[in-house]
This record gives sequence, C-alpha cells and structure tokens, in this order.
Amino acid sequence: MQKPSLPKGTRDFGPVQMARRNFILDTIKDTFQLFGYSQIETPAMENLSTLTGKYGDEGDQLLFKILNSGDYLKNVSAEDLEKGASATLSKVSEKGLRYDLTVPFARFVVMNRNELTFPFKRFQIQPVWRADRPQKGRYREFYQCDADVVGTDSLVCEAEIVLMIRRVFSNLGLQDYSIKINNRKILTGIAEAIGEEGKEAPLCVAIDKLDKIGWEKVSEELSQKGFDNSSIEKLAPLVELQSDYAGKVGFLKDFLSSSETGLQGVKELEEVFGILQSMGENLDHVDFDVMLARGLSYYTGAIFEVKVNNVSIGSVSGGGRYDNLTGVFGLSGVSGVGFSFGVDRLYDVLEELGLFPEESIQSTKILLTYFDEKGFRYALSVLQQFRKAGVRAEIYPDQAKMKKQLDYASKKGVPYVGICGDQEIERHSLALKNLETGVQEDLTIFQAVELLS
RNA sequence: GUGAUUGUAGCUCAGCUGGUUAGAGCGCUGGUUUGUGGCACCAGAGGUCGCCGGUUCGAAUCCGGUCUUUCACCCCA
Repeated sequence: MQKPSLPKGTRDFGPVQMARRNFILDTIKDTFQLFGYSQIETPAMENLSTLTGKYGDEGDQLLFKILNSGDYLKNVSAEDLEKGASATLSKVSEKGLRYDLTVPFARFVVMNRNELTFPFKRFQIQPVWRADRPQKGRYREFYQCDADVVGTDSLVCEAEIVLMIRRVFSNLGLQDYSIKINNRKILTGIAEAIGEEGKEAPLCVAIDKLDKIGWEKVSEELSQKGFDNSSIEKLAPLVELQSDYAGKVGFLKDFLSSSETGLQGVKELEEVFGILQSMGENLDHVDFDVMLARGLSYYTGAIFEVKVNNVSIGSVSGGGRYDNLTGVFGLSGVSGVGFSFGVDRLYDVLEELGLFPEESIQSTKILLTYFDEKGFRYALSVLQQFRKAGVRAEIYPDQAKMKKQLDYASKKGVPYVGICGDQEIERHSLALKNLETGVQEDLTIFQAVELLS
C-alpha cells in the first residue's frame, strides 16, 4: 500500500473551497460578460514551439515539458546526451503545459484571424502551470482570469478595465484597495529625460522594487547597471513626488518636456481619466503611480496593478497595453490591452478579511429523515415535491438512527430537516425542523415546500 | 536556480543530553438516550515517528541522502 500524495505546488479544492472559489469566479465572469467579453478556452498543452522564447530564458526554464509518448528515446543519440539537457530536450519533448493565457490567446487570434470580428474581446479562466518553487500564494498550478481586447487602440478599453476591477471588488465586498495605474511611455520618457535613453528596461526592473527595498537600494542597483550618478540624481525628485493626480500630471509635463514619448504617455493617461469622467465616473480607488513599472517587458502603453490594502498578499490583479501581441506568430499590427485577476490570491485576501458570505457554502437546503421503511417510502415521495419546486433537497440514503441523520445534516450545514414518521404519514404532513434555531413545526407538504422555495 | 526551514494519530502539537509498551487536546466510532443534532459523562478505534541508508547493544531522537512544507533571493499571479 502506498501513501497518497500530491505533486509539489498543487492542491485539491474541497466542497467548501470550491463554493468559495465559485463565488469569486462567478463574480468575475459576470462582470466580463457585462462588459461584452466572450469566453474562450484553449488546450492545457501547447506545442513547445508556441511557448518557448516568449517568456525569456527564465520563463523557458519554468515551462513544464511533456515527454513524448511511445519510445521517446528513439531519436536521441549518445552524442545528444553528451551535449546535455538542452540538446536532448527537443528530441524527447514537443509539447508543454501552458504558462499563461496570453500567449495561447495570441496563437488563437492568429489561427482564427479570418473568423474573428475585431475588435475582439475575449475572457478566459483556466489553470496555468509553472515549474516554480512554491511559496505562499505561489503554486505550480494556479488559475488565471484574463480579459483582453485586441484590434483597437481606443483608450475606452483602459477606462473599462478600471470599471471592471471596481465592479468585481465591490461585488466581492472589498473596500480598501487601490488600482495603481501608469503608462509605459512615461517610463520611457523618464529614461530619456534623465539622459539614459533606451534603458527603461533595467530602469523598470529596479524601480519595480521601490516598495520592497527602498530608494537607497534601488539607486545602488541602478548604479550597478551602469546608470550615471547624475541620472540617478535627476530621478530622485520624481521618486519623492507626493502629490494628487493633477499635481503629478503638471510635474510630469514639465519633467518630460524634452521627451515626445513621455508627453504622449501623459496625454494617454489624461484621456483615460477623461473618458471615465464622461461616463459619469469618479476616480475612486484609482491611484496614478509614476513609479509603477511591472516587470513584463511587452507592455507599451497603460499598465495596471491592483493591491488590497492592509493584507499580507501581493498584487491581486494587473495588466496593461501591448503593441504587436501577435507579431511572433506572423500577424503584426494587432495591438491589445488586457488584464488578469489572480483568483488564488483573491481567495486568500477574502479569507484573511473574512469576507466570504455564509450562503456561498450552503448546498442542500433540506434533508429528509425517517425512522423505518414506511417512513423512507413516504420521504421519497416528499423528496420529489421539493425538487420539483426547485428546492435543493436530499434524503438520508441509509436506515439509521435519527441522531445520526441529524448529525449528518448539521455537519453538512443543511439548514432544515424534514422528519417523516408515522404521525406525519398519517396527517400527510412534515415535521420541519430548523437546525439553527432548533424550532420544529408540523406543516403540510405544500406549506413546507412554499416556505423553502 | 541559490540559501535556509519543516515533517510524530484524521487535525493541532508534546516527547529533556539516544534507553522498555510513543502521549495530549480536538475530531472519529459506540453507549448513557429504539421520535430529534449541538452540551455533558462513559467506553473504544486510529501511528512501519515522511522515505531510504548509515552510526550504535539499542534511533522518533545522532549522521548522510531524498521527498515534502514554509521562508528569503531570483522571478512572478
């Protein structure tokens, strides 16, 4: 006999967890649909050629590769083995598990370009796999909920992303959070303005850590990466900038006056806020953060990140605009903007804040119980009447003591029990007991069904 | 990938520097109560001490390896 176990970084979801996860998932799905996104799904596995080279060297290493079926060693020579893993890999594996939902989506768009109507708004909720080292809030299998629009440059999309995030959070009962927003062009502009043109990539990587390690360490890192001390000094007033939205915009227009790209970024941001205002919306929860960088290198316009305040979990949602998502698959000129919710992290946040509603875990509404064969027959007929009325009902399947039946109900969180004994059969009634209050009353079947439906 | 850390009953954890039969609380099963759960009392079942190897007369305890957990870095959701 072997002890059962789970692969590293994976987990089961029991009934309670599933009910809670569905509460989150349903809220997100409902919101995406409300804003006109349609759902798609793609296979768990993709060809390795589709996946490799899209996430950088680190990402390639984190891909789960699938061993070819059959005699997977038949193409491998002794020479290959000597050369090592990288030379052998392509001969033993041609498929891998998806690493995110964005690349499979890009593949989907290219393959279906003639059938799709652009702008194409899609959402996708599926698990992805990474051979990462698990940590709190980091798993090897986890769900992503992506929504993207491709084939339009309109900044309405950006504004709608803000609205969708706010709707989801409000429906989940989350109040204290901020949607950080910035524009990649502003970061490019900053690099230009401080005299380090073209170096926004290392600049972003370093700046991204500002919250975590502080300005001093960031400036050290920049200096290590070859930034001039004078450039770093120029950056300082920006880092220390404490101002409201209008103040920041004003400051940046001046700071970036030498950079056309930078000014364009500010303009785009203003436009997004302008659109929100035209929709009659305010800027609640929206936080223009000049230092928000996000690691991903493919963003070219707006970037978002959502952080719930006063919890121990990192960002729960993020995204941005990218040009040329599908370029690597041979379809250029398709720009898009998208974002994603981290369900697993949202789960942890809601748990930490105790925000899961009680009803979300309730399944069965009434359990029918009985004492003997005669009661069992009677209960079966009653059961059907509850179900016909759409009431979630079940019958205790085995003949057992009342104690055991009631125990089952209260442990499963079933709020009502319908007792079917000789008295009830005689009167064509049901003893309906509320397990929470302990109150029991004798009702006709019709009354009982009415009460619970 | 680097550096730490964890593993004893279903769960949370005791078990001192190696020494007879490895414990507790909760949970579980049965009973007190053959038409009524939560409370109380009584009884009972459950453990190759993560796995493999080594040291030793003797290992849950020491050593090595491996897997797992958690954490920091890297990166990221």
